[in-house]
Amino acid sequence: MLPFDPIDEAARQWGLRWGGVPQMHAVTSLMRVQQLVLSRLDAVLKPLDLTFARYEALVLLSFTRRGSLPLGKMGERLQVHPTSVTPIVDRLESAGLVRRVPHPEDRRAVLAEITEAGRALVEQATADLLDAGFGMASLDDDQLRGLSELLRPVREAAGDF
Amino acid sequence: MLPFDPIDEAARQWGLRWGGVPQMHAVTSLMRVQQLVLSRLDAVLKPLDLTFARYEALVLLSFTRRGSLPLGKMGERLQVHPTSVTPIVDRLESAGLVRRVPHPEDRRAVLAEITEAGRALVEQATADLLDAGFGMASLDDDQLRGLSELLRPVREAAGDF
DNA sequence: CGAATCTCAGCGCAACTGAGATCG
DNA sequence: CCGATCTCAGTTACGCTGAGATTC
Repeated sequence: MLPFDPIDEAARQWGLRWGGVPQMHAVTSLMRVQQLVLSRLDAVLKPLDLTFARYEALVLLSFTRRGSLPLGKMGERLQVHPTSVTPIVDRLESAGLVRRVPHPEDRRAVLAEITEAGRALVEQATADLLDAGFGMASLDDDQLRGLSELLRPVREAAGDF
Repeated sequence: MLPFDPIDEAARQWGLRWGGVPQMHAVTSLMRVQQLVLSRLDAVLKPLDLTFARYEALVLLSFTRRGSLPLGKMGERLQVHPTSVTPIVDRLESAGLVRRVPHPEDRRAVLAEITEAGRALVEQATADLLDAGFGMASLDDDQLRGLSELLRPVREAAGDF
């Protein structure tokens, strides 16, 4: 543990030479907190043999009416590259949490369908994540909502919606 | 581009089954924005054959009095795993941006020292990043400061300082 | 002797390109 | 024939564990 806030110290030195101190401080904080939160979430999910990425895929399937989606749609909704969906579904399938079924109308497409074991595990994982405050227990609900609202224009500017 | 905000939509469905909607929304937003900003920064730095991680290492060295640090200290300050520093310095060294020199007092340690080419490139890279608003041009300075302050307690709780 | 410092080998995970097979 | 869908092979990159060599 460092005897000072490393980002404050970096921002101080930054300001002696360059502009954009608020940008630099915010970006550095964003990177660091994402790293901290993700490693916390992965640690919570590790006993269940899940990563956060695989957990997100399970949640997505559990939210659909039929419990299934074509792999391409999963990539869109999870905002990951289409070729990255295949290994994610591979891992979930080998753990018995999803199964691949042929698309009833489009014979090119493959559906990933969540199994009963998958539904049970997503409940357990969610309970564990909520217990851990999603790694953000140091903020109250108002602060979390404020954070979401501050981040929204950045997503919007990138064309997310 | 999706016809709705995918995080708002996920949060809506989440709330029908589970609690912790502000946590879920904030964490998902955090992950997405970090991904967007990092890929934007890497795109700006790509013409200079830098990644953001290597850029950060150069900045760190340029801020020291002698322009050099032991690799272990670099890992501490950059908050990366000690074994990850070696390949970062390798890449910078092969590009002529830093050189390895023996520590004058501690023969176990190796110093990474920024070269003149490294100092010139860090100025160019910083100018390019500032031109790009550090990927956060959609927020004004007050909002950026607000973001940094909201993220600070999360870093603090993780024991960063 | 234990502890610190760096390097390396190896593993896992993730993203991407390019290609191919299948099908609408 | 074109385009969409999925899979696979190969590349690149990064982060970690574990081990070893050197030195304090």
